[in-house]
Amino acid sequence: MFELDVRSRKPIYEQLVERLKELIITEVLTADEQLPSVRTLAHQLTINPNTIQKAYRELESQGYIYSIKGKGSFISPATPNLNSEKIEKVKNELSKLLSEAIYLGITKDELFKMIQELEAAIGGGVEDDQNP
Amino acid sequence: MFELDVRSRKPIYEQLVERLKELIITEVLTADEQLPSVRTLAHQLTINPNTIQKAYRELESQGYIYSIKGKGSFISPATPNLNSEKIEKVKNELSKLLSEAIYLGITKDELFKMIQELEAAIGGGVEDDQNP
Amino acid sequence: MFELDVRSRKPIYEQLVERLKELIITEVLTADEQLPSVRTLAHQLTINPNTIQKAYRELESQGYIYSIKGKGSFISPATPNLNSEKIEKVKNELSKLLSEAIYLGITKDELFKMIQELEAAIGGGVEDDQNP
Amino acid sequence: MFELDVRSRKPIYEQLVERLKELIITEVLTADEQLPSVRTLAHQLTINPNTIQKAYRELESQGYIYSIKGKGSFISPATPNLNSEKIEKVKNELSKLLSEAIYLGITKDELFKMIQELEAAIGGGVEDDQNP
DNA sequence: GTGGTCTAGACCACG
DNA sequence: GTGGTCTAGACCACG
Repeated sequence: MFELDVRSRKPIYEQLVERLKELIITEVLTADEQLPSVRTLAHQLTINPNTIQKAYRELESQGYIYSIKGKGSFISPATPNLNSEKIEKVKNELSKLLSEAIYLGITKDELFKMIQELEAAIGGGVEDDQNP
Repeated sequence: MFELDVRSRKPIYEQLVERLKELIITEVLTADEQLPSVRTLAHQLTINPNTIQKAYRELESQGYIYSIKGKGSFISPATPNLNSEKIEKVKNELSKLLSEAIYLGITKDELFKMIQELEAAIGGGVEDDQNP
Repeated sequence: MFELDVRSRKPIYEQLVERLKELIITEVLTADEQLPSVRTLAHQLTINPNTIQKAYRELESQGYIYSIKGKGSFISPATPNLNSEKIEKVKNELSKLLSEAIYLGITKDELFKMIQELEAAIGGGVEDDQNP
Repeated sequence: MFELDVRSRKPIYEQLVERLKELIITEVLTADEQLPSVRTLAHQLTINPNTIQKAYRELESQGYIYSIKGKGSFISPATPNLNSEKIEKVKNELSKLLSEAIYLGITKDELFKMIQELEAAIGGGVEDDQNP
């Protein structure tokens, strides 16, 4: 479930954050579901608990999970509360990456198809249309 | 031309790489054009020459520029080698970022529009169509 | 009456303390009124009795309620003992928070208005004036 | 300059965050001024560097300082960029604390005076009036 | 020299 | 049992 590459340039905690975001976005993990405890996951991945905690804290500050002292860590309900700052940041990153993709010869059609498929897989957090 | 943000969390050499990619993608810098020398640019930006060199090396390994010993660094012609490995990597990153965008409520239509606009601005390195 | 947020970072006993203080300050709960017993409230809120007890103990030490062994817990009369130590502590906290508010751009006028409204809502535990 | 109470219930890193905020708000530390390095401050206060780093990171995420890898940590310029979420949070805390103050018998006049003095000391981040 | 990541491990607060 | 704080100390990336 969590494939970590300890040799990667990418810090372990960032890899964890990415992977967990992915599982949340694709609704493999759903609202209020409990995550493995810091210690349990640390043991499973043979990683230091502090590193797990760092990942959980980052996810919490990004609004993807919430942690309760003495109880555990849980998936946050999907937030249609438009964090406009965060949206701007993602749009900005997208702009750069899409430009590079187009430059590398990935066609508009391929990109459109990619979006269609991703949206289908995710289920679309917010509907484009009123009548489903 | 190179606006670096010394306050940014992003390392300076990464900012340089990004900025140069942008100038190449938007064809402000064109094929076989010579880049300023490491020392010249370092002096202009009042930045350590090692930092410039690191950025140039990164751009070279990504196929955006090439260096000739004793002559200097130059912009590579577009879609240097249809590096399929690189394309896979960018698609992979795009997949993650697009998923997050959709999750945050950015609509399919907004994404389509974004792509249209970027393609128009870039002029499309490679045509969508078979007959050029 | 007691809306607890189990997802909050704030411990449940602290939420209880805050909420009870609020009810006392706004005179929803009045002097010498009896509070629900630890067990009753624990059952109502489906919370561990130890948590309720901890909240009651904290309120007692802050002078907001008093307990009689074998009888129960009761609301203390207003301005229990003009505890100057407590007043100093609150002033100290206020000083920090007001400074931050001003720094963040909240205007003096907004703050004045806030105080006016709060005082009106509370009814002013103690009069501004010397002659009651 | 930094008086820490290691026996306090308040974590050391939070005490540090508070103290540094105070120094920034009162403009003892000014924009782009460099903070002591993590190691230097750790040594001065005989505290573990990780604890200092935790405090610095918290201040960074709150927008009070910025850190550059390899360079150091610096005071952020005052941000009239209304972080509305943060403002709401501070207003909310203020509301509770002001209510308690009024309940404890601190008069409206005392509170007004407090605000006046604080604003004078700080210099008022944003002016109430157009003509200074 | 600077901040950032990570480990190993202790102790505390909450419930 | 859970997350949170803290120490001691190693090694890395940036410049």
